[in-house]
Amino acid sequence: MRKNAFTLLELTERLGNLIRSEMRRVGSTYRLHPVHLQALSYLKQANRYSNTPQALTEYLGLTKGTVSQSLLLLYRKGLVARYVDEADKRVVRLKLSAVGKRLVKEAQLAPVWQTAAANVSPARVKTTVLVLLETLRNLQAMHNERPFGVCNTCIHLQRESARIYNCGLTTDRLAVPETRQICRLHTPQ
Amino acid sequence: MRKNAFTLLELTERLGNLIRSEMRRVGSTYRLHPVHLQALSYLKQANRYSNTPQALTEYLGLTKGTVSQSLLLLYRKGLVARYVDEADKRVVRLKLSAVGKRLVKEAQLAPVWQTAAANVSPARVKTTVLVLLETLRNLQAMHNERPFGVCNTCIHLQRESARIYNCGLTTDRLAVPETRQICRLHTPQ
DNA sequence: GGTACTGGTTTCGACTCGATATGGTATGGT
DNA sequence: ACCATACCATATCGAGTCGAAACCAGTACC
Repeated sequence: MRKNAFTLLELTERLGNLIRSEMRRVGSTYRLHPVHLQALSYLKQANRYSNTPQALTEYLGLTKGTVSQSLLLLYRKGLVARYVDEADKRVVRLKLSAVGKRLVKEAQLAPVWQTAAANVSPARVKTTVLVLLETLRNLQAMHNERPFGVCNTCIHLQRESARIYNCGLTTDRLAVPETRQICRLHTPQ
Repeated sequence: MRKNAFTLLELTERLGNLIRSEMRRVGSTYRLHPVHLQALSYLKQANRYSNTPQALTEYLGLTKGTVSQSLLLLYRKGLVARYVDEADKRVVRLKLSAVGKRLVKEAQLAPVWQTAAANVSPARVKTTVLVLLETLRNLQAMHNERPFGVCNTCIHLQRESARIYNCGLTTDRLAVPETRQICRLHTPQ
């Protein structure tokens, strides 16, 4: 099935371009580029270990200099707040401002996709999700990249009690909402 | 299944970014950006109705000015040839040079994907391809974009005899290899 | 207390990208 | 034949991406 793997690549590339175009269209309203929307959307989901320029850089697959530039722009537009970490004064913590949060909500592409995939059976969508996920994980592993998943599906998450979770890696206590956020230390089960 | 449609979007976006990073990496050897590689790869597959700046513009979802710039760069690097159409002197025909063809072959990402998707069963890959294709077609239809498929799967293709095909839209005769190329006039069956 | 390391920023040059303007080239109507 | 209109492509401009490399804190190790 060499052929189909190739088709898969082409399709994903094509869909990726389409998403990009769409982002460009949506973002132009706010004078933002695709990468800015992606950064905002990431920051909305990032947990406390992952809300730094460094993590964002890894997530986007760009260089830190580039990301620093984009963050500066977002900061100047008042979409993100930045403050230095108390424990380690080298690291910068990023946080969406109220305006930033609102923008992320407004600029969502999801609705378009829902109608586009509306006529596909749930089972087939699920298969697709699983196949893409596996491919993604393999590709990331091949490049020594971090998987960037939610704590929910992480090997390090330990359930203390009904509403209390621990991260086995950092030994920090996690609140329930935090277990649904994206972590750069994520290790799939 | 609202949730899964959203996951599908996220995954595709993520894979798209990865492809982009990979293209950037591969392209940096030749001092080319992702968009250049995409243009070259498109031109390699484009049929006689689709080898123009206009068609490439639609394919990439950018503006004609932008594409004109990129084409200029590719021309200066000797990767594509350009000549005015005889019939309509407004249109420019594009063609990969020998160097361009070689570069496209060298700069392929396909091998990486084949290994990444190697452990997925063919049936599941096929389902994935079909689901993504349907989603892509829907999205394109929603934006009034052209589907850009190969003649093989086009409603206008007519089989004259064993080795002779016709395009019902342009009434041109098509050679067999041409029926495997990408056409901007493509209409899915 | 030096030395290596690390997270971020700055600077530079090449390039993307959209917006706008411009110049040829068809086409359709009168 | 002529003109208006539409169309294909290019040129120019400004904001911004992007990687590379230099740079600057703060931290860690010995």
